[in-house]
Amino acid sequence: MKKKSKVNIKDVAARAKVHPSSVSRVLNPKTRGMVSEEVAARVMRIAEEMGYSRSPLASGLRTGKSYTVGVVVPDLVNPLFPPIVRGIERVLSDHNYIAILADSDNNRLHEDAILKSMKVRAVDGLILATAHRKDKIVDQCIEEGIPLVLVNRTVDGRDVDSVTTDDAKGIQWAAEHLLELGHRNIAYLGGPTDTSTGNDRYQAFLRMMKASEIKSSRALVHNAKAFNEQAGYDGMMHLLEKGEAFSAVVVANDLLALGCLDALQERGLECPGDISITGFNDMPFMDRLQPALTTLRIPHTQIGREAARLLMAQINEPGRARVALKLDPELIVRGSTAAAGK
Amino acid sequence: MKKKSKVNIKDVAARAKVHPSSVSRVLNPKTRGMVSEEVAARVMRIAEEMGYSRSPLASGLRTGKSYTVGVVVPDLVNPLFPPIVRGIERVLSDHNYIAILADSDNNRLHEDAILKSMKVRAVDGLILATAHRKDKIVDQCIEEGIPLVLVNRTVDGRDVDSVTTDDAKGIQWAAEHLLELGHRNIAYLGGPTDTSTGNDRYQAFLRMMKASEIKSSRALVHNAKAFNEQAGYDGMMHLLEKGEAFSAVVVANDLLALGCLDALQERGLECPGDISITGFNDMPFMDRLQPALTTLRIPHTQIGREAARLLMAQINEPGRARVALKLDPELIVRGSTAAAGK
DNA sequence: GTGAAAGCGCTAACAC
DNA sequence: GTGTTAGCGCTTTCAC
Repeated sequence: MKKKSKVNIKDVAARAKVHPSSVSRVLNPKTRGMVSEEVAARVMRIAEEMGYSRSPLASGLRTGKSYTVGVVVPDLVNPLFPPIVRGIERVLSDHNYIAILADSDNNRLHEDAILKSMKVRAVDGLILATAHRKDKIVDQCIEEGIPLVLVNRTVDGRDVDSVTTDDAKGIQWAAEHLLELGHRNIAYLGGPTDTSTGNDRYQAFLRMMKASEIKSSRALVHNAKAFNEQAGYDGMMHLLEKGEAFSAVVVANDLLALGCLDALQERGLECPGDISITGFNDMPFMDRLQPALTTLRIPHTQIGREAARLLMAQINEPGRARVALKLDPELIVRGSTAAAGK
Repeated sequence: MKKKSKVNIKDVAARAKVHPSSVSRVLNPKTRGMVSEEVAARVMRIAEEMGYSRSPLASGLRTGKSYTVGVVVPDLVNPLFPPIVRGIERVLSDHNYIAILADSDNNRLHEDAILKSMKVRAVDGLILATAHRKDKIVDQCIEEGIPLVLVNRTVDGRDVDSVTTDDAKGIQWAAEHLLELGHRNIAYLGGPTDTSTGNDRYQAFLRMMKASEIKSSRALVHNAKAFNEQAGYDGMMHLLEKGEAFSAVVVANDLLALGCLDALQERGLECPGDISITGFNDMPFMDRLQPALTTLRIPHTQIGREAARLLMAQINEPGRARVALKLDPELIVRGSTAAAGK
């Protein structure tokens, strides 16, 4: 127990026989140039020797920065988010930033409270995975000039950094895969259209209906109220009750797809024998289902990494233009899709 | 855009016509008694009206507290941890604390770096899910007096707060379940014994071998090198190669169990027809496998909540005795276990 | 019970 | 290029 982290900038200054402000200048890359090479070298060596490390609290209080980034996810238990968070965290730690994590539980009130708490703690930026297409929280951050990056979902018509999967491509590839297997009567089960993921996937499917040989009618296009298993079950039941024949369903999310499988089983229908199903996300263990799920793998970790990079860039280059990054998913073909039977 | 969070303690003091220090006293529950009721009421009202909220950075700089807790997990992508983190986060936010999350990627070097970063940021306490039975990081925290709570795993012979599953009970219940199904030749596939989870489950199985009608030999007890699918596959192959007959395996972890299932399939053995399998953790979708996995459900969220509560208690009541909380798992019987056949 | 003054550790504006 | 000075927002002695 020799060197408690008690050593501060004054101690270093005293040992190096310079003023604390010189130490400060040396230790900040942006001001190091103001100081003679000789002093810089000495101070760095001594700081190292003494095991000095700057107090982010104190420096933050002075500069208004906290070297802290808020990360808000709607539901950490959804396997979609942990790898994203992990990617974010990796890149942040490379920049000596840390992530404050909050889970909004898909609840706007929680989101408000979280945002307040983040602001009070002077986070230097925010990464939100909770955005809706119209989103007050996002608007508020933009107005107040808080650096912001959206992940997974984005908002409508706002100039904001975002990193998402190319949802349209994903849906297109799923539909094309089914077409290649000979399916023509293809239904669509989507998610909430107040999220960009729900809406973009929905619009993509509608475009496919116009542009391809898909024969099914709008009656077989249905958007569920949530991205979960219950909504998937309900949605599939809804489609089955239309009475219009279909041999495949493009489903906008794996959890929805799981619900679909439950519904099929309950109705005594086989997948893929009677109906082929595609999902979206490639959650863990989807390869171990019976049948294994054909789905779109999204580059979770990369989404997180890119988001953190964009945020760092935004913080360090104030005038920087916003970018909406769309990363390609990958179609993973498994047992839940098969050639159109009859 | 009227009230940016710019309003500080001075502003409130001015409007309330008192000195900033009085405002400080009012706003801190522990010093509120020093102030007249009248002033207290007025200050609180005005602070509320002005939308004042204390800057944790500034107050932290003064008091040495940061209202921040570090949470370190070995792998956020392992479905075990997100619900724990979520439980932690919930309770912390009730106490106006926030969680700084870090993922050590099962890597000691990362852990060191993370610990350093946490200390520099003056976290008021740490919740670690990464502990090994002998753990330098844990020792270090204890020596330096950093409030600490271990989750999921604990350490050997140190007086430290911890919240774990009652691993021994879990293994006992799994074994008893198999015994009731008529199995007598029961193998055990465990995990790394340098973790308390690996060791406690292993010891529990050894006790069961002595105390029950289990007939198999020590040759059928094997500990894998890691808690993952590959290790499970290797471990099962190892057991099968012993040449000693068994009709069931108690497996110490779901991921290991998945690997076991792969090995069985490769060898043309059926589960549960030829060999019954039990897991541990009840990860998401384990009910959807073929066969669905009989396993022990862990009270993840509760583990997280209790850990956060213990940490808050430790921070607020310095002399408090340490407690090692063990929560019961729940045996979930599914298709991977069946009556002993032959 | 309340105000005054000092200072947590650091940085930025200003001198020299 | 370096030292001086002031102060970020808050809490905590210490007076009165």
